[in-house]
Amino acid sequence: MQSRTPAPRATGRPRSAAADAAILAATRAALVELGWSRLTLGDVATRAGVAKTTLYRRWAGKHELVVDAVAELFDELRVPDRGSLAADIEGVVLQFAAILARPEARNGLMGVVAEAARDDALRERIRGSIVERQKRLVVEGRARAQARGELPPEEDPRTAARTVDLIFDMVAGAVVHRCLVSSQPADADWAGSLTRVLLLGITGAAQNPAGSV
Amino acid sequence: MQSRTPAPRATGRPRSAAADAAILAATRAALVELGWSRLTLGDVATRAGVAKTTLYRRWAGKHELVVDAVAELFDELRVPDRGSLAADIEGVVLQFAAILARPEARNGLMGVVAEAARDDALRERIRGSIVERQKRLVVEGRARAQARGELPPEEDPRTAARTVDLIFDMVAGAVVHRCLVSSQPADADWAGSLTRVLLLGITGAAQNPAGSV
DNA sequence: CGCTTTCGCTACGGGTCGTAGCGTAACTGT
DNA sequence: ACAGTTACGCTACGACCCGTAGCGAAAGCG
Repeated sequence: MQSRTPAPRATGRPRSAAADAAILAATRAALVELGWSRLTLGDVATRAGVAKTTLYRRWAGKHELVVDAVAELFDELRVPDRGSLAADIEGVVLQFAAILARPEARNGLMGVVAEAARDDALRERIRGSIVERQKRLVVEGRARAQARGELPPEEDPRTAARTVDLIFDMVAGAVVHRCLVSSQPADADWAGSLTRVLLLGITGAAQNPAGSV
Repeated sequence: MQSRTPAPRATGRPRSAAADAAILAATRAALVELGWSRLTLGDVATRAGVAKTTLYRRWAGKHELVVDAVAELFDELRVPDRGSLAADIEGVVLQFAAILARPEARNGLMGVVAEAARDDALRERIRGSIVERQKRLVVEGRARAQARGELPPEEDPRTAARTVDLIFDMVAGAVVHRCLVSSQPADADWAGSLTRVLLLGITGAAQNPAGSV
């Protein structure tokens, strides 16, 4: 999750953990004020009260820094057990929407995703520190729904994995598209409508498995 | 759709239309090779065989130029009348996925969306030249389904508009998220699964309108 | 107290930005 | 044919940011 943890040796002066936190916070502040393209590492260093060289010793460049800074915003994501699959979906959607309502997330996330289209290592970093953490919510919610009997217990592991991937892309994609492209609020009404369509689609497809879903 | 069409006066030397096409094509080529952040206007001008100053006379900056260059990729989007709502949805999904499979679209689209989070004018430009054109596909497909009797004819115009917005964000969001974040192919199998869930959700919600969907 | 690593600071070459200035090219109206 | 108007190509420029190197000082450890 951190820069790269270069096998911390027992000797020598240790790296300042406070500097890491200050740099990531300064990065988010700069994202709010300047956006992605105008954000500069020299400015981040000044905001954090840190020399520019220190920043380059910990992160390879702008991309990796912003990924780590944005990833911390998703730490608060939890799966709320509200008793029903519908309530759980709606809760996750609203949590995700609340994060995307913050300007530092809006400005930073798309920027790193744009660069990840050409950078395999960056894409893997995003997957590990942001995407996989989100996908686990879908896995957990699905497991709980199966325990409640709202969904059939388990299928072929391969089709189950594809179903999780599909639901994840639908939920996360819809929220991101709503917030960042359509630029309209993902409020409770909208989350309810999304949940209704999604739930009918999932349970209906599960009850009528004429194919793989 | 063009730069800004500054009220073309009848006098003086006219702007070269060939230069516009060359610049936009060069922009797409640069997006493929360099990605979003490494793309430079000087490089685009050289590729297009055009002076850098000419480029600045037509576009205010990198953002607007890339929006216009990417927007042309969506010109080919059509609604295929395949006889059923399911087939129409699947066709649109596959068309959209085909565009997002091109590297110039992958590299450019997220970059401009990231900047649009802070730039109202840019966001409006994207909406007019890209997003609205996509949303019309949803409107058309819905109208055809209503004509076939697959969907109830018409509701309150306000809830109808919200339904269109929701479906649009779900479809476009899922395809974008699948291609650019999960970075997995949106092939026929995946499109079929997405269509199945979506269709069940839409028709089910329409038949059981306990709320607004 | 030596050893090691980090830190802050300064300085640097290289690249991009966006603009200004100038002479030339293209097209229009009389 | 000629003057008027606009677009074009080219060069040059200051400003900014990048990423790195070198230095002395600070902060840990044995």
